[in-house]
Amino acid sequence: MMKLVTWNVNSIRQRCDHVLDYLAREQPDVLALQEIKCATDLFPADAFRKAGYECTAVGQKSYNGVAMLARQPFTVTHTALPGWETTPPQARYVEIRTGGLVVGNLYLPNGNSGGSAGYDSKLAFMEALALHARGLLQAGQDFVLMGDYNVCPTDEDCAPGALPPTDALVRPESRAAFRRLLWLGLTDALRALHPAGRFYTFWDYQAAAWQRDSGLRIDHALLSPRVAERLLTALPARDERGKPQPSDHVPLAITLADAMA
DNA sequence: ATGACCGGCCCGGCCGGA
Repeated sequence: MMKLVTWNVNSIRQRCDHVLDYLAREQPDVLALQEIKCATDLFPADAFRKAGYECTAVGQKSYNGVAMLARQPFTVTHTALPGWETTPPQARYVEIRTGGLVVGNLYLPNGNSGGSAGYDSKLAFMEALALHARGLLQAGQDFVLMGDYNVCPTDEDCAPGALPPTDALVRPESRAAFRRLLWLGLTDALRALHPAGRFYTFWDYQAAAWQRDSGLRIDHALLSPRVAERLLTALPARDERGKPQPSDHVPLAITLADAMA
């Protein structure tokens, strides 16, 4: 069995102990982190190495930043999303190969800041991601694309009144771009196992969102066809949000059966 | 009910987040 987890930690330096606790308790094979919010050399790799994980971080001062932790050796296949460039650069993608899988870790632009250019950049990221996924499919590669997509795919993924209909997370163009990923043949792991119901991964720090369960499902794991056949479980770790000094996102964990020989 | 928070930056409020 293989366990893969995605978690937007909203600063790894603030959340290092939470992550170490999670690793000790849940023993994931791969952990994809987003919003580490530090330069690469400030990523606390030593702490994770002591816990039995090799790391690679693609950092950036103050904003964004992604990192991968894995128990087995891995190779880094990309440190940026092919076909998506900005000036200055933004650390929003890292990809590794481990355990017979390519695992892409993404932090999609929110799309609410920077006016129409900011929103266009979000759509451009999604278009580049679709092209990249298509290439992996054509190469016959088994893969998982997991991370903070900053998209609520349907109304059921958004608590009533949590966002106005004009918000970049729920706009029709954002949802259409997410559906295009599914139309390539990718499987939304959570919905494959739980077709209906509330499975939020984010609750805003503001307006008592957690206490009111005013959440969003915006963190996702998309699976290539053969990987989807191996899917056993998919669930957000809701309890993380109730802990002291939590991230506003919780981990989303999936487990896969071993591949057929 | 985005009124209500949080983190980085580097000490004073502002930017970005979703």
